[in-house]
Amino acid sequence: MAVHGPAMTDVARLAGVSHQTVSRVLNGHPNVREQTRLRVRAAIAELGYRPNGAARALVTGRSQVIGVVAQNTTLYGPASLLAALEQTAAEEGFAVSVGSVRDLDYRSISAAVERHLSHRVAGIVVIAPVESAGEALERLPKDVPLVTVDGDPRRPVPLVTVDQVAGARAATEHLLDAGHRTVWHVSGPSDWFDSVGRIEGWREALLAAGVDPPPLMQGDWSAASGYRCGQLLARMPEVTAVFTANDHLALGVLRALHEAGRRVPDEISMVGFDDVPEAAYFIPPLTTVRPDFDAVAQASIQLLLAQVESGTAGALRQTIAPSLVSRDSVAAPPRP
Amino acid sequence: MAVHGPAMTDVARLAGVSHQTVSRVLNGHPNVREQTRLRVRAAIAELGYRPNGAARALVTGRSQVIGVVAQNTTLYGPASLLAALEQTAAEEGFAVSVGSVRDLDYRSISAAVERHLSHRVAGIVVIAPVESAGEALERLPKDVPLVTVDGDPRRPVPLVTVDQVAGARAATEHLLDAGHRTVWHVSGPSDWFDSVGRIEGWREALLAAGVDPPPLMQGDWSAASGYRCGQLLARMPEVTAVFTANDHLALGVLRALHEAGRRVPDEISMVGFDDVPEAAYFIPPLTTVRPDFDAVAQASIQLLLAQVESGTAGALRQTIAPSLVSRDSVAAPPRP
DNA sequence: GTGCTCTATGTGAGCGCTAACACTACCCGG
DNA sequence: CCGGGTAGTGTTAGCGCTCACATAGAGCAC
Repeated sequence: MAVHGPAMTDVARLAGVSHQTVSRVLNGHPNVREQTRLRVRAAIAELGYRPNGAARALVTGRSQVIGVVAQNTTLYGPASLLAALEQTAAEEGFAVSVGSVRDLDYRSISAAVERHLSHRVAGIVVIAPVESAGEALERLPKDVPLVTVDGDPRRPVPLVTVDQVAGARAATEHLLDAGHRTVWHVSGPSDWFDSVGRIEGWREALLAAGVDPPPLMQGDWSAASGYRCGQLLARMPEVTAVFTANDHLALGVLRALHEAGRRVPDEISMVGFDDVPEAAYFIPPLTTVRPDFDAVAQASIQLLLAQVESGTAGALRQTIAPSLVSRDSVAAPPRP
Repeated sequence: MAVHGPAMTDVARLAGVSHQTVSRVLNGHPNVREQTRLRVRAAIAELGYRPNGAARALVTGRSQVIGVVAQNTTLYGPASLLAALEQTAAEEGFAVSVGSVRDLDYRSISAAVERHLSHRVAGIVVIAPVESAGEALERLPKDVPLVTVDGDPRRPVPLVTVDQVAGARAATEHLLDAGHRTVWHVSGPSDWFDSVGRIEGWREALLAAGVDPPPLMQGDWSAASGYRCGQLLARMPEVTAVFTANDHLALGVLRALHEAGRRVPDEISMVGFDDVPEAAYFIPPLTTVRPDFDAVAQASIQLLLAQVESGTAGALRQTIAPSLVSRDSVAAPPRP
């Protein structure tokens, strides 16, 4: 066990060349004769040689690994994003090391970043959806390529985000277009940028339509909190349209409305956000806003690798537009 | 950018000792004078020194990283497991590198394992819930600590699994205990061990109660497939109890029954599997079986580290019992 | 044939660390 | 007062690789 495999010199010996030539073949350098290249490849295959990433990382100062710092990777959004990041990174030849973290405060983020740095990762992606994370990021070492996802739009850090405002605006407009006088909103926690953006988009759409936004109902992303808000909404006969900040909130609201005997979409229309795979099988199937996690991941990795290669800490940002997925939870409001 | 931080010799110089003494302090060796230890720690703090994991990995032959190979990390089960693994590994001072993989065939798994090995991970956890993965695992290099999760119970590889059979048996018995004559089952894909185990537990419970199992309905974990099965079930008046292989299947069945006007639990009782966070907010709240992902993760890491330390490839296995979470989707069958 | 460029390959150093061993005090028993 | 432990520390080698440079040979112009 743990028998060390062959090293570059073993390959070199077998191929009858120097270790440097093997290195050149491995790294795709030019100026290696085709015949030599083939001999080296054959030797590599014969010995089952595997380059030692640690040695390479030691001498180059960085490994082919991207560190990701994330909080709650069990939630649908973060989990999808993480998977997409991993996929994209793999396509670029990078592995992904996850450092999940209980809280997104300075200490936790900093510790996770430290762990990544001590492994000499090539760059770090921080999924930083809350206020406290933003502060933490400004105090981090500046000398490492870093990209934030879903972070604070106001901070001068390379950032990739879903356009929450546009998504929420689309959702709200969709409900207004169906004929509703106004749209209620069940939001996520107020320290999440996602929440803030979705609230903003909802408000904007209402104001643009000349409607005064009704009071905000705040949840915490969970179906449980959606249920509690839903119980309140069910008691208010004037409510005919609800936009929830995610699909799980919608599920909770849906159940509360169901229990109260208020039918969706006949009496109340609903739109969610996230397009979780089950949303099409809610009762009724939920109209929702779908963020493109693959696009987010691709933009993030691209921004990160640009920094790695250029050696400059750019402060670019990129915004990914979400799309509305129309199902059966929206209808015209009932006649009074 | 990428300015190399201080190295061990810098710390040594500042503390007025040799680099080796610094190494000893870092690795908690005995035989370092308390006063020296403090001087070294002070120097480390002053310089902001961070040990270089790559250099350590190079000389020791392994890094403080655990590789995880997984397929569909967007599904609730795998995502939870991954998060739990990461958490547990972090507590033991290990980082987790994810290598997700499109298919669980030999080529894909082998490639992911290779990638991990070239980074000299300390060990590998493979989440291998399907048949094809099992075959792949037997052809892998034997000289690296490896643990499978949710893998093939018949293969001689260290394995940690949720006790699918017991969980399914509990679910089925719960329905029988409520007075149902028989229990129908909507399963997952037949090449998943999870599915197979859940089918087996369901069958066992029925046979033990002297009931002939009704025909199996096979889904693919998705709410969509649950919906299709649900439409069939709704048309059969003799169906009064359904056990689905996961909660999302249950969601689909629930909607099909709802559309057909068959009430749950009044006419039909249901039990799911997984206890996704939203299950409590289905209509009605779903009784389900909860696997303990934390326990699985802990057992896996423990088994893995035992191999790392002992240097032997043990073939232990560990089974984690799930628990039934009772909600409102089960009732006595209707009087005929 | 001399001097040049260009390609293909080899040589040596060193990345930052740990392991093995060497060394220096100092204490102890006889 | 000397042999022999035992704490505390230093010295050296080398893990497997890449980088910078050295070298060798081929091709070509004059």
